[in-house]
Amino acid sequence: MTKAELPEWERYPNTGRFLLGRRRSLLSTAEKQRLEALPSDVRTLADGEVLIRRGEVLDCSAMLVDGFMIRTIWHNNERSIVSLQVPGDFVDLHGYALKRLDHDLVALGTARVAVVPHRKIDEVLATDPKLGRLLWFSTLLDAAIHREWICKLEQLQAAQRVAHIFAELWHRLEMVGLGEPGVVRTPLTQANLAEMCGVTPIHMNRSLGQLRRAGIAVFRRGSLYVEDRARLEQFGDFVSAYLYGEDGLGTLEGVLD
Amino acid sequence: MTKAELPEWERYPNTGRFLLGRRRSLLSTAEKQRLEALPSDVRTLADGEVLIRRGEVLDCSAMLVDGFMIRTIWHNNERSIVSLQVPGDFVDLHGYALKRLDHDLVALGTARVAVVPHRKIDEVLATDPKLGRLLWFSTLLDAAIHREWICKLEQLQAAQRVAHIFAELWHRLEMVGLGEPGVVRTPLTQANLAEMCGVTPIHMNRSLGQLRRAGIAVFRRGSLYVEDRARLEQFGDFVSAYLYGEDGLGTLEGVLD
DNA sequence: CGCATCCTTGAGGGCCATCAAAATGCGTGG
DNA sequence: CCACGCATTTTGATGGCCCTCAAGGATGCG
Repeated sequence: MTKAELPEWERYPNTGRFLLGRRRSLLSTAEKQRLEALPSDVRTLADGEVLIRRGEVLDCSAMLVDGFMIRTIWHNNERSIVSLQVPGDFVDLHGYALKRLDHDLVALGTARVAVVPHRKIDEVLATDPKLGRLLWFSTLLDAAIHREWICKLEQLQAAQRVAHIFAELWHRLEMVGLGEPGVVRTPLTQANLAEMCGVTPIHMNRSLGQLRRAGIAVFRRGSLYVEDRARLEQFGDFVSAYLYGEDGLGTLEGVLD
Repeated sequence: MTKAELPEWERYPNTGRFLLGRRRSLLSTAEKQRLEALPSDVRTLADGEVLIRRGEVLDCSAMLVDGFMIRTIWHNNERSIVSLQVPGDFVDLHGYALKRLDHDLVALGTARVAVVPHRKIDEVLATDPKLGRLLWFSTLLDAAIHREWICKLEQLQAAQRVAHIFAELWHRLEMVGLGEPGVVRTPLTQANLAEMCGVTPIHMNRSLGQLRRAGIAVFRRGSLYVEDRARLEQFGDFVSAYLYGEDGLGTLEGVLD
């Protein structure tokens, strides 16, 4: 196998999944190499380890290389999960422009992150506006996903909400080259799903039972099994356009320079 | 009154409220003048007029000068309001990096926007990284507000949700110099509030009645009257840090260059 | 003064929270 | 290999929040 045929994540071990399935194809080899050279360090996080705590002043950001992370917000001693991150996500690039985050960033299961000093991002912005704009783009993807979650929380009930989350997660994993047919493996617990859907773990359990009995999806110990994907997506009212994949709303033809 | 004492929105009629109460104080006079010169056009929108429709390819973005706008997402013929914008918000700057929006941008009441061609933003990024970073920052404010809404939708019930929205709106209007003591005037209807809180208009009506009977807030025909602001904020579990105001989480001391 | 929009109120039922308890699977140490 | 502790998952019963259907009242505009 020649080097040109290697998948991106083998050619670029730290950053190869960044924007994969979205606009990564717009990057030149030189730009990919430049990205790959940004991290000063790779860290391994244990399950539940907090990478960034709300309010901390930041001088670096981290790209998620392997595993999963969540963004959490605490209110009244109750934790909410407001976002789920997958490999290739520049998880706290928000912190570059914001300087402090309004939420915590927590590892879900073991995770590996590549740490990029903000100083190096300064250099990118000053010398390569196109790459800078793609970094900006990547943070706005999070915002788009947030908006979709708001819409789903406003419109759907628990079983549909979790179906939507399953469909989204599957789609995002596929985008970055981590999709398997019929199954999604995660470190998620039913309690985590409850925190994402804004219901109690007890009710999440019943909602998952409903999906199971309806033959839509089976979730067991972090693994999701789906026979009829279209049915899952229909039940969860999932339309992938908001993920700005190469196939959807954010098609590339003539849109970007 | 000398020119130096004029409020920002009189010195800079189009962009004077941009980042006001947040990081506007970091801008030099030259940079403010440069911002003020960006718009190529000012448009007036009628109530309900759609400025940007989901999926349209964009070559310009708009700053909200006067009035209110909402971001809406449609699913299954049902509309959700996922965001509320106030004067000074660069409402669809997201469209600069995303090229298309995943949602509609709609005027709530009569609104005025200043239209900025993306070509001019390109120039800013290429020549003034600091200003570029502040533009980036402003889009991430929206993401932070989205996250807070997600958390509130997950944790609170209707009366508290709407109290939170009232508290946030009041705080944001104050930041940009539009606060009045004890009252907030908007073109919002109870149906709009229902769309933001993910409940039916009927239940929103009852929730507002609950706030009224509890002496927390009176909402009548778009106007909000509050006697005890601390009580409103406590009831809605509102903590302003996520708005990155000069007083909160995003304090400026030594954080930015 | 008619009309459209917005607001208000009532009754019945479904989704989900809470309290309580038990079963299952997994890692650890005996 | 089994015993044990622990997190996770499962199940039942009761009550509250919110939806739906239905109807009526208020406000502002032409």
